[in-house]
Amino acid sequence: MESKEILKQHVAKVATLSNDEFDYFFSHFQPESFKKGQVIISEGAEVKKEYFVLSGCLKSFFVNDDIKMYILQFSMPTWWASDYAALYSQTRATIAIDCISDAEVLSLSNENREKICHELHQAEHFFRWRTNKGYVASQKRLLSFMNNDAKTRYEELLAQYPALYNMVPKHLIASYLGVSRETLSRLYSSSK
Amino acid sequence: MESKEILKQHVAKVATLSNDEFDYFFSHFQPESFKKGQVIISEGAEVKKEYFVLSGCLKSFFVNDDIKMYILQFSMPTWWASDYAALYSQTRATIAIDCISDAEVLSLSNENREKICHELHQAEHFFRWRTNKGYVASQKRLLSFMNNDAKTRYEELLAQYPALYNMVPKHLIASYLGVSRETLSRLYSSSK
DNA sequence: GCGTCTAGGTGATGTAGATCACATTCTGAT
DNA sequence: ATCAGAATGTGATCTACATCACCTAGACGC
Repeated sequence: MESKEILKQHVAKVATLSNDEFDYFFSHFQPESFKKGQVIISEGAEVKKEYFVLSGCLKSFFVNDDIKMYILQFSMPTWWASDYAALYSQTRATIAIDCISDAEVLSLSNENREKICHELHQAEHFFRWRTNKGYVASQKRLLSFMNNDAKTRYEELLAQYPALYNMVPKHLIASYLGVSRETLSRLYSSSK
Repeated sequence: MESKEILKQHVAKVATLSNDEFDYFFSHFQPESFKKGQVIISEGAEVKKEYFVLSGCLKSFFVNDDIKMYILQFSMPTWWASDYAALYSQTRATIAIDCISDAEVLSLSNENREKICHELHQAEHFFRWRTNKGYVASQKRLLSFMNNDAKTRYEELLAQYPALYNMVPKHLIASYLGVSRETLSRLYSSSK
């Protein structure tokens, strides 16, 4: 399916746009391709865009002073990714994004998002919905972190994204779960 | 300051509404008062509204099968609270909300929110902004959970909300930090 | 006044998971 | 084909924090 059609179906789930309106909406996006390992947003950089994933897989992550990495999100097709804190408040990136595999995305600049949100009520509606979904997911993950041990979180993740297990190196899964790669290794040798 | 004025100033920070428009916006809210300890949303209940805090302090929390409580958010004046997962998808509450102190709030039903978002583009804009802010805060908290130990999180919390220390019982602060009350007690006997 | 209840402090002990150390693939570049 | 560097597994130790047990000080009713 063509990239325009993918985005169209994604948006149509919550917003009502005529074909002309969608064409206009779509004209604010820009297709971009990245190679496996390529960095899209690096820590400390200016953040100007957000990204809608068409194919491949991105990761959003934070690296602390001890060079330990924590993954906030794996972004699969039809997911969005950016450092939203930096993007909205025009500060430097604290969260980095790069490509786990080759990836096709549609990028949308901060100005263009605000422009189409201003011009099209339904665009604003769509982005409210999308952000709300992210908010709810983030809260759920926070709760899981507080409530569950590593093994439970691991099983939760596999139940939700069975594809990740084969697609993503194990040490990245560990970084997402917030455990060391050694602990993760012991977890699934014990559970299967 | 009158409740209407509090909300007006809060909304005006991001949305441009004429006086008439704001009056209309405001007419969808309902003032409510609660006593200390009173439950606003209980687990398993239907969630029909969200709440804008005018005075006092609410807590949003989750209780697991072992009766352990985890606090997601303390809601101070001009903050919003609800179980947004349940509110948006019309499912039963998994997150409960009650009052740490006597509280005055403005409640907004799910239907009324969607109604004014539909009728007033600027209302939609406001709620997009507010949800984005919550999303960013939630991500930040998630990162802090993954990256920092209990003591660091405790100091972070005090730095951000010095008022909480005297306003809120210590065991609730422990539930927010995700540590046992015993550990919290040892933390601040060691740090001050 | 007295009893009961909740908040809070503190010691002793148990445990999930981190860290360190080293071995074993696997992958990619030359 | 060869070599270097990633990715992974596994044992030994260490540590932050939970849990349990008990104690004290206020708060609130009767």
